[in-house]
Amino acid sequence: MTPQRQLVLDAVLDLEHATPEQICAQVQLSAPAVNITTIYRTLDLLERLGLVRHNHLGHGAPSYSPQGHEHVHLVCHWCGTVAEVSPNLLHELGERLGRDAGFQLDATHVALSGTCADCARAEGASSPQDGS
Amino acid sequence: MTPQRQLVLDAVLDLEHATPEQICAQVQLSAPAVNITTIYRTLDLLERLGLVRHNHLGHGAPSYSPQGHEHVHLVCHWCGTVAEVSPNLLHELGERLGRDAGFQLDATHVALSGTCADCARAEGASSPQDGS
DNA sequence: ATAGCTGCAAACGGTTTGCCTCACA
DNA sequence: TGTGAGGCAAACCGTTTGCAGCTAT
Repeated sequence: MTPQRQLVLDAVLDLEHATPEQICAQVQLSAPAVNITTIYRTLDLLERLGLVRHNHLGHGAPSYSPQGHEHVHLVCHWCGTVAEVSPNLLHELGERLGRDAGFQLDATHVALSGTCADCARAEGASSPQDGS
Repeated sequence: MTPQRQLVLDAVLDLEHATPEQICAQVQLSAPAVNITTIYRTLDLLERLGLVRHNHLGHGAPSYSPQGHEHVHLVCHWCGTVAEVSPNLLHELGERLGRDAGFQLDATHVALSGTCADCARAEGASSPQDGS
C-alpha cells in the first residue's frame, strides 16, 4: 500500500460516488504530482481487492464508491437527476430472474433509467438533456 | 428522407441491435462514401422521429433497434453474453417505483447487470472479461 | 437565393498502453 | 539487483463539432 494508493482509497471513502476525474482532483489537493493513470490503475486494484465498487449512472464516467454503501440508482434521462432507493425493492425481481433465467442480478451496478416525477409532470414539453 | 437516411433506417431494421459502427459498415456495403458522422446524425434524427430506439448493453457503444422490438437485456459482466427477457417481468417493479418514488421506469433502455448461469457455475474462478 | 444535408477533419471525453525511471525489498 | 509502482506522452474508442461544398428547392 503506497502513499498514492492510500490517497486514492481515502478519496473514495471521502467523496462517495465520485468519478475518476473527481477522485484525481481530490488526491491532487494533497499530492499534485499524482497522475490520472495512477488513479485508474489504483481504482482497478482496489476494486479487485473488494475495497471499492463502481457503478454506472448513465452516459458518462463511472462512479466509484466504498464497498458496502450500496443502493439502486434511478436516473432521469430528461433532467439527469439521480435518486437512490433501497436494493431490496429489486429483491423479488432478483429472485425471479434467478429462478427463470439462472441470472444473478447485481442490482446496484447499473442505474435504472426513466423519468423522474418532476419531468413526468412537465411531460413531452422538451427533449432529453442528456442523450442518456 | 434522403438516400442516406433511408439506408440507415434500412440497416437498423435489418440488423436489429447494432452499434453505430456496425450500421455504418452495413450502409457502406451499398454506399461506401457515407460517413460515420452522417450515421450518428441520422440515428439521432430517426430516434427523435420515434422510428428507432437505442439501448445500453453495458460498457461500449449503444445498440440501435427498430421501435417496437423491445425487451429487457441481461448482460453478464463476466463473459459479456446478453440474454433477453420480457419487459413485463419488470412491470411490478415499475408500478412500485411509480408509486413510491414517482419514477416512471424505462425498463428496456438500460441492460440489467449480473452473472449468467454458466459463469455462476464457474464462480469466483477468474475475473471479469469486460470491466462492465 | 436559400435552406439544409453531407463529407471531411479536427476536437472532444474517458480510458488504456508503452516505455522509461525510480524506489524499495 | 530485480520486481513492480509511478509518471508522462501517445494512442485509443466512441462521439461531436466546425466548416465548406453540394443539392434540391
